[in-house]
Amino acid sequence: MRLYNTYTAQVEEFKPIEDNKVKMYVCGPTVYDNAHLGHARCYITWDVLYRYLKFKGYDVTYCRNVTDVDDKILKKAEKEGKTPEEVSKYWYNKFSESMKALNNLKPDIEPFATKTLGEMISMNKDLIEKGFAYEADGDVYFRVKKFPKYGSLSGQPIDQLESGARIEVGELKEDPLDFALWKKDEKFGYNSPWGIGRPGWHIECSAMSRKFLGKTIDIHAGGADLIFPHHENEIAQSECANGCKFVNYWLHNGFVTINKEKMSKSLGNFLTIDDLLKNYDSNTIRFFILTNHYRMPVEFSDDALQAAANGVKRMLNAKASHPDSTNNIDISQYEEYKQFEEAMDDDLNTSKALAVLFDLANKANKDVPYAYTILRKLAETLGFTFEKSALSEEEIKNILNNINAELKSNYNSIEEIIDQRNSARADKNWEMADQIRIVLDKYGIVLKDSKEGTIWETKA
RNA sequence: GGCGACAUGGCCAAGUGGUAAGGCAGAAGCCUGCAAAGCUUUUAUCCCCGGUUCGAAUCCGGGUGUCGCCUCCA
Repeated sequence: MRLYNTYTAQVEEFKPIEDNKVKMYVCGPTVYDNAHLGHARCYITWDVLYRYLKFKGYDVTYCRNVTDVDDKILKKAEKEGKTPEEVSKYWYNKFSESMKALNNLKPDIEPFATKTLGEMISMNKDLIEKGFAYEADGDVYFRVKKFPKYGSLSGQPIDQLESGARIEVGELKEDPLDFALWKKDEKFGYNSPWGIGRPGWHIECSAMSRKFLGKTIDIHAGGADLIFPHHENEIAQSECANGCKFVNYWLHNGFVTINKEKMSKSLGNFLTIDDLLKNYDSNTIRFFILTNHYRMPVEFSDDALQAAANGVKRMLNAKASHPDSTNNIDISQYEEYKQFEEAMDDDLNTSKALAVLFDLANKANKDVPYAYTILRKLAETLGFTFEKSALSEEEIKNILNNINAELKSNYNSIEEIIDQRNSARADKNWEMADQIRIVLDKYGIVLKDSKEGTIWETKA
């Protein structure tokens, strides 16, 4: 398969270090607030990569960190009169719920920064010993000028970076380009050879990646806004500390925009995943994300989400074939399966892959026997779920109460209503049959008549 | 100012040299008591200008427009 590598700025054939094994690291969230649609895009994108690599037969180790030591967390803790641990734990749980609701698989490893401090400290010590870093009054900084390749990932000439860099008040850098590996913090800090302090953000990922995946890994992914300075700094730290290549493939996803602007916390123009899930299901959000190539911007709008909802409905409504007829087929031999694989192998061309799924849905509806089996397998590879959330007894009871109130009736089940309506239809009492259907529809129950009988389903 | 991305039908979006996938929306037909779902049919010459080529949405040059990174950010 081929993937676009930000480092070389081209699409490359993917070859893992070890045959059949893939070590992938994704920069995870800083847990201090609700995740928004931008985060959803990022983690859905890499979830699809993870699923697809497994689909291809790779033994994948997927590591996604949790940044639980950060200024924003401390700020929030102080404001709310809580400990930083309480804040980060609360938001980590919220984040996990959102990921689950989006049907993202859990990474194999989810390390916490605060639980990996030892690795960070030892990495900083290495860097100081080798002359790539220096201590200054309880802070530790990285000497950017000692790493000639600095700027390679982002394609920035070093002199340009220099002109933009500046030293903040209270910082003791030798050079404006230098960045912090460790920051003195006597209030919330941890013990270290340099006194009480906190790790810099960049060293966290370098350390966690090394500890859990090794010095050189196959894939490192994240949002495109992390290219500079975060990933640039990670490369500098890791390669200087380890003396070897850090990452073979750098992958970055594009942003979600709203009114043509990047959706972000600082601009305040974001929609939280929680809020979105009130109106759209996870399949819809995933479809919306996957209709675009992962490196392109995606413009959010309710119209776009509604279109996605309609599209996904069509795909998942495909007529299921009789299981017996397809139990033992080798689906990988079918043309559509190969087309899907070809599309996904081409730098995750998900919109092309979706076109294959629509083709299969159409065939399934025309009773092509293998189509549904393949459709389902491939759609699930992209993380779509065919299981409809069944209504709880409580919900059905509520719906029945509403319907009975409106019809002045006394039905005990939806099936009973359908029977009643079908008797009316048999008597050609269309008025009554239609009234029942309209009232059911009003409370979210859609009826479908066919020669085989009448079935009901929920609207969403 | 530096670096980079994008510009395809009403909307979204594939396609990177050989006469434009797919989805949504719209229209017509079939099916249906009527619907819903489904099936069939149906709507483009690809921002502008110039060049290369037998041939370009696709390559090159020049415009115009939009966006991103260069500061925390998925």
